[in-house]
Amino acid sequence: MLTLQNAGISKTSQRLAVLNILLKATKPLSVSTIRQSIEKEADIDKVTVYRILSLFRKRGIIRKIASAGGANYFEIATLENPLHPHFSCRNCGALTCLAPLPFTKAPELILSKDDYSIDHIEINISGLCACCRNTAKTKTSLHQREE
Amino acid sequence: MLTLQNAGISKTSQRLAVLNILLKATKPLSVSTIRQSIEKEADIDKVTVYRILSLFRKRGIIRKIASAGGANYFEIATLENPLHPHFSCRNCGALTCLAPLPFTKAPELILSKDDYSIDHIEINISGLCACCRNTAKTKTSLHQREE
DNA sequence: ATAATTGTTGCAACTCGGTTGCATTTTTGA
DNA sequence: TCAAAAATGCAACCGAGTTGCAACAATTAT
Ligand SMILES: [Mn+2]
Ligand SMILES: [Mn+2]
Ligand SMILES: [Zn+2]
Ligand SMILES: [Zn+2]
Repeated sequence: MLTLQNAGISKTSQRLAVLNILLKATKPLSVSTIRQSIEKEADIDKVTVYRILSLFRKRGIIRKIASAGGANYFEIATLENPLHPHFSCRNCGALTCLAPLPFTKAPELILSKDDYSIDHIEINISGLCACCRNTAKTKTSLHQREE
Repeated sequence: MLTLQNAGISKTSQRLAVLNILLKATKPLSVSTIRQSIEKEADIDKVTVYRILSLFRKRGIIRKIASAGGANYFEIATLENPLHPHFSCRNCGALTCLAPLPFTKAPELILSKDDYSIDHIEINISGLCACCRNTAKTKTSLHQREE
């Protein structure tokens, strides 16, 4: 089970709050989303959130997902939640998790020589989520996205 | 051959400059890099560069590559330069192109049902480039990167 | 040729994600 | 209990990217 303790991170209320939000999430979260899902009275400064996420990443308990739209997203990284591709909807911007693929084969596929040492592979897919595709068929979609 | 003309884009000195820079490049370029590789006297406003890149993308002659470090990168998208993974060095931040993979198989692999319609697949790999790995062995590397 | 229209650029101001420095608070531990 | 170390918050800042508008250039119509 993933706790601050067995990740070797000293326990503070802010770190606990951020960890619990990430544990509950079913998709990667941005910093602003993380902060919004914290009670008003327990508000955490954005700098603190960045520092906590940076620490979590150093300890290997979360990973960062890059997105074309500026912000980065974060999700729990455990054995039960291995690295996997993500789907980014062109219309509403929603970022969802896809089923894990055998990334373990990717290094051999990609590395012909000794040119790179790989420590992270990220696959991001974009298009239309089912929801947006359906609404697009009927009306012109509710929530647009540029990109 | 890729020109503004046969891409259906009216010719201006600014668009020509940006296109030529992208055509010469051997790796994806950021907006700031593009602007820096323009002669001082022919300087192009950053807004104009963004508008040009957006237009090029709409015409399908360039593609955008997301990176974890904030900025987006751009490269020519032609039949001779099909979609491919990129390598991002954890140490120096260099972004290089890797050999194309059979992405065409990916949609079937990823989409079990009818949940998404895919129009772009991006694979980003990060680690250490050969250069940085070697220098890291001897000295502590010259140019560091956080991330 | 001239005027009206349209397309393109540049400037200023702004938003947003993320970082840095420093003072203040909290925790640790001798 | 008291000092050192760690963690938080605040303010100020930076860089990427966007928006509105005025100036300018290229077309098109009169
Ligand atoms: Mn995920
Ligand atoms: Mn490339
Ligand atoms: Zn959607
Ligand atoms: Zn490197």
